[in-house]
Amino acid sequence: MKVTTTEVESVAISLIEEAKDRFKLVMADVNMDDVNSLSFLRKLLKMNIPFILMSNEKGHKAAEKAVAYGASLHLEKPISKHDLKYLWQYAYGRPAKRAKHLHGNESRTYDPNKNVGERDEQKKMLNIMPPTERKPRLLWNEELHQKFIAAITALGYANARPKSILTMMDEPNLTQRQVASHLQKHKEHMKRLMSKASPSELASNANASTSIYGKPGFLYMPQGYYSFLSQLGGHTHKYLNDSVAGTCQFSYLPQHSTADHFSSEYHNEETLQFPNILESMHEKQNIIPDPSPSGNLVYENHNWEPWTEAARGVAEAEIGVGNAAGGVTWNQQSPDLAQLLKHLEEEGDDCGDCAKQPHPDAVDQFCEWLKEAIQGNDNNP
DNA sequence: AGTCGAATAT
DNA sequence: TATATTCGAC
Repeated sequence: MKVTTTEVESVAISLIEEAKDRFKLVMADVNMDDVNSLSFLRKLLKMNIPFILMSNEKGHKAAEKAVAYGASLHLEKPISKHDLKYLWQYAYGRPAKRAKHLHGNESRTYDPNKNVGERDEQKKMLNIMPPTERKPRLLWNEELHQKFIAAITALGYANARPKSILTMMDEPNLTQRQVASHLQKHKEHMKRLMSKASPSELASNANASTSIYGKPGFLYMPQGYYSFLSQLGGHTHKYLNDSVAGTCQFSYLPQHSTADHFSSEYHNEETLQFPNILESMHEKQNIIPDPSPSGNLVYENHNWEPWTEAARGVAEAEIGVGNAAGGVTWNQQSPDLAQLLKHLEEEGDDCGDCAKQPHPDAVDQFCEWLKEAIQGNDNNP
């Protein structure tokens, strides 16, 4: 079957007029409200060429409109391969009036999987609408995305590949292609995020953000890095926490990098001893200021990112204490933490706008508690 | 298998 | 308009 295409309706008409036998069927993507299109359709009718209309309009109303104009069939865009599979049938005298749109409740049934061997058999089916449930495009909802993030986090950004990601995600309905696409977009997204944050923002760092990452305490980092890590969502801590007690797998980026954060060039992973991570980070990348003189792991002063539900979740669930065996026991909440969280609950709730901050005392208190927790940790045989 | 970018969809 | 997903092509 040969296909001829043209963008221009008048060209289509003259092509058909030139060689009438050549064309069995016209497929037209037209605006059904367009007067010019209508005259085009009328000409097709006059020439007795069956035509199929394609449009963005959805539902039976569009289909009925198309049929009213004499179309054999109305296809809603996007048009799937499946839609096209049986379209040839319309090139053979299918009664135009019977057409309905593909999503309609056609009473007749048709099994596209059945092997319709004979041409005759097929011709009998000319009146039958192939059911065309087009797969809805994949929606990367939060859950799915988190799974994706979890996978690439576990694999390591630099060497996360679609195939392994897919395997790790264990989502039978996902295709490798979709994962690949998502990975690509995610990289681009990261790039966007970071180029927004740096270099000036990171350098001046007028609004330092904070977040809770690492194990078993807090990491404070400038805004751009927070943006980056926040992409990891609630799962960051999970994977960070998977490391051995007393160490922390941490990925960091050069200060002014606007490069692809997934490239190995910019992605460095190190296992750092806690609680020296701040120091190490400071030495290596100068992205984190000195710990405050008090020794608290506080990024002094500055505007605080609201304490989000996620951050609170981390604090509540994931602060842990290493044990002697090198394992980690989590979910050991101290009363102080509970108290602090309560405080935060009251003070920092409803952070709809970013102006809200946790009470400085609360932060200090929390850090104090953390310090104790860490030291206790170290002393624990 | 991965990646890119155009086309398409939201 | 901007971003997201799909898809053909390399």
